[in-house]
Amino acid sequence: MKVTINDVAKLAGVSMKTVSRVINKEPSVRKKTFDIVMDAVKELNYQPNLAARNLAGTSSFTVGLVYDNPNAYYVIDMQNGVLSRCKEEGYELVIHPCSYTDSQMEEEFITMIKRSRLAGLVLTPPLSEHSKITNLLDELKIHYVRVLSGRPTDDDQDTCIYVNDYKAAYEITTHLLKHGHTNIGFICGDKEHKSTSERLEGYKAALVDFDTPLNAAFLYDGKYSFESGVEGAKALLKDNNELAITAILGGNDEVAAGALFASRLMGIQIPEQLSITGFEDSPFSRQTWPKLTTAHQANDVISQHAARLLFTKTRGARNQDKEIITSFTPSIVIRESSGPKQ
Amino acid sequence: MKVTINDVAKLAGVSMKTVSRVINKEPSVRKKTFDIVMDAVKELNYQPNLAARNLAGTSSFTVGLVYDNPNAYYVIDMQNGVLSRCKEEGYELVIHPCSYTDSQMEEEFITMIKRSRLAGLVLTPPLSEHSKITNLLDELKIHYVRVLSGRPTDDDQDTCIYVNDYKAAYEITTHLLKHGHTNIGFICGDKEHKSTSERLEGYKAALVDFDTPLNAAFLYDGKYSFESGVEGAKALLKDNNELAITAILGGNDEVAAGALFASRLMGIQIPEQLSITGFEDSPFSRQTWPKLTTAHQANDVISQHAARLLFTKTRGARNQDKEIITSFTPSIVIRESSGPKQ
DNA sequence: AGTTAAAATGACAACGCTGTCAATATTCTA
DNA sequence: TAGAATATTGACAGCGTTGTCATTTTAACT
Repeated sequence: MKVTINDVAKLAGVSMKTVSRVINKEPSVRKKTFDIVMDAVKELNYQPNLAARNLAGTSSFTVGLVYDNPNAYYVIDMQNGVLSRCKEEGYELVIHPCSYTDSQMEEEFITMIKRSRLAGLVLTPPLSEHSKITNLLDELKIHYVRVLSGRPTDDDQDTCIYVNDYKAAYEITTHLLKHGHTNIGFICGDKEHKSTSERLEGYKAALVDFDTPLNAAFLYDGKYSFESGVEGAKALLKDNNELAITAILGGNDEVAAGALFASRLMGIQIPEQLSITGFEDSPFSRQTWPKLTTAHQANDVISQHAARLLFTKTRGARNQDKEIITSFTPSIVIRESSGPKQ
Repeated sequence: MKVTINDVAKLAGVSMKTVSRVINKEPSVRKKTFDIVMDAVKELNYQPNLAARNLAGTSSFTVGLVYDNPNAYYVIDMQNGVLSRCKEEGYELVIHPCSYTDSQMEEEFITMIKRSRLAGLVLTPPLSEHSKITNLLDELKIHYVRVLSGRPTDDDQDTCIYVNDYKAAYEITTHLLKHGHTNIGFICGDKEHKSTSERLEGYKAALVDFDTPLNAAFLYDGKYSFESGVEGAKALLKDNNELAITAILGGNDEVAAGALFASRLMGIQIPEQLSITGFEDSPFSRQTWPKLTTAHQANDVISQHAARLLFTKTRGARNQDKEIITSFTPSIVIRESSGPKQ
C-alpha cells in the first residue's frame, strides 16, 4: 500500500538519491535514467511524502497565505489562485487568517512559521502594507510575496505584485465625467488600506484632467463595508442633495451596494437620478439591482502570479520560462448602475 | 534560533521522550515533571516541528477540509470554524476544493491523502452526500466527519453533523402561512443537494399542517445560484402571475436575491405584493433591498463542531469533556422581505 | 590509447520527533 | 519493612526523505 522512494529505487535499479533527483527535477541526471525512474514512479504510483521532504530538505514544500480581509469573495479568489499553483508544483498551502490589530498577531505568526517551516508566504492587503510584518519576516528570513495596491514604480518588483487601483479609479471617474457628471461623490474605504488612497488619487487625477473642480464635501471617509456605503450615501445626499451629486464612486462593490441600498431608501432612481459604481467586480456586483458598473480585478489570476513569483524566489531560477507579470490593471465593466447625467 | 525537543529535554533535565509526553498530554507524567518541562518549553519558546511529528507519529497533525461549493461565504465560514479548532489543538489544515463531477477527483483525492498522511477529513455538502467518496475513504481507512443536511435520525452520529433544513423550511413556510399566504412558490436548489429535498419536504409538511393544498406549479426546479433565482421568479410569476403567488421561498439566500432582482424587473413591490425568503442567512441576505427574511445557519459553529468531532475520533477519548452537538437547527430571522398578505 | 576534466551516480548520515520496550522509582500490600 | 504491583521515565531505533561527499562513469582532450 505504502510506496517509498526506496521501492522506486529498487524497481528502477538505481539509488534512492537518484530517484530523489528525478522527482525534484535536479540537473545532472541522464535522460535515460530519468525515463527509467519516471516509469517506475508511474508503475508504483509513487507519491513523495511531504512530511519527510519538509523534514529532510532545506526548503519546505509548504507555503502560507496570510490575510486579514473580511471580504469572502476576495479571500476565496486568492486562495484558489494560490492553490491551483500549489497543486501544479506539489506544494501544500496553509492558510492563516489574522487580524493586524491583534496584539498577539506577531507571536502567532512566529509560532506558525516555526511549526511548519514555511517555504514562503503570500501576503494580501492590508497586511502586505504593514512594515511591522515585512520587517518581522525579513528578520526571520522567510521568503514572501506581497500583493499590493499601487503603481509599479517601486524597485522591489521581485517581491511585490501590484494592482493599479489608481488607474482603475481614474478610468471609472473618466467614464462618469464623460457622461456629463461633475459632482461626483466618493465613499472612501478604510484609511489603513493603500487601495483607498490609490483610488482617491486616481479619482482626483481624472477630475484634474477634465478641468472639473474637486469639492472636499464630495468625499466621505468610510470603510470597506456595506453599512459604510449606506452611511456614506446618506451623508453625501443629505439635505435633499444640496451638493447636487449625480454620481457616487463606492470604495468597492460592497460599499457601492450599500450606497444603492441607501438610495433606494431615499427613493432615488438608479441610474436616472444617480449613477453608482464600485471596484473589484465581485460576484455581488452582478447581484444588485441594477447591476453595478465596476472595475474588474482578476484576483484569482493575481494570486496565481503571486504564488508563481514566490516559487521562483524559493527555488532559484527554475520555472523562469513563464514570464511573471507583477502589475495588474483592473478593467472597467459598464453595467446598469451608471448612465448619462440627466 | 531553532529550538528542538532535545534542547528542552536538557534544560528540564529529563529525556526527550518525557518532553514528548508532556507536549502530547500523554498520561503517566508526574505533575511535578510536567511543570518542569512546561517551564522549559516556555523559557525556550519551543514549538514542536509539525513535519517531524507527522513523520514519526502514528497519526498526523494535519486535517483536510474538502468542499465543492461555489458559495464563498459558506466556504469561508466552514474554513474559519475548522481553523479555529485546529489552532487550539495544534493541527494544520489543508484545504481541498474539488468538483465531484470531475473524473479525476478520485485520483486527486488519493494523491492528496498519500502525500500528506491526513489525520482526518471534514466533508461538506454536497460531497459529504456521495457514497463514492465515503466508500473511498473507508477503503483508505481515513477518518472523516460529514456535514450533512438532514434530520438526526440516522445511527451514524459519530461521523455526521446534521443541519436540519427540514425544520428550517417548515418554520419559514409556517411564518408565511401565518401571514395569510397560501400560494407559496418554491424555487428549489440543485437536485443533487440533499438540502434541496429536505427543504422541500419541510415546506410540504408545513402546508399539510395548515391544510393548505400544494400546487405542483408552485415548484420550480432550479439551482443554488442568483441566476436561477431570477429565472425561477420569472417562471413562477409569468403570465401576469396567473398562479396568484404571494410569496416565494428561495432555495437559499442567493436564489432569494435573484428572485428579488427579477421581481424588481417586473415592477413588483416587496413585500407588499410579494414576500420572498431565503435560507442560510449569509451576509448578502442583509445586503439586498429589502433585507431578506431567512433561516440563520451558524456555519462557523457547525464546522467547529465537525472539527471537534474529528479530533475526538482521531485521538480516542480525549477532549470528551466538551459535549459535541451533532445536530443543528437553523433559526428563522424575520426581516423586511416578508410580510402579511395584502 | 592515455590522461584529465566533467558529469552522473551512490553510500550514508541527518532532519526532529514518536513508538517500543526495558529500566527505574514510587506506592501498595501483608 | 520486604516484596509485589504499578506508575513513571529513559535509551534507542526508525519514520521517508534530502544534503554531503566520495565514487564511478562518460566525455574531451592530447
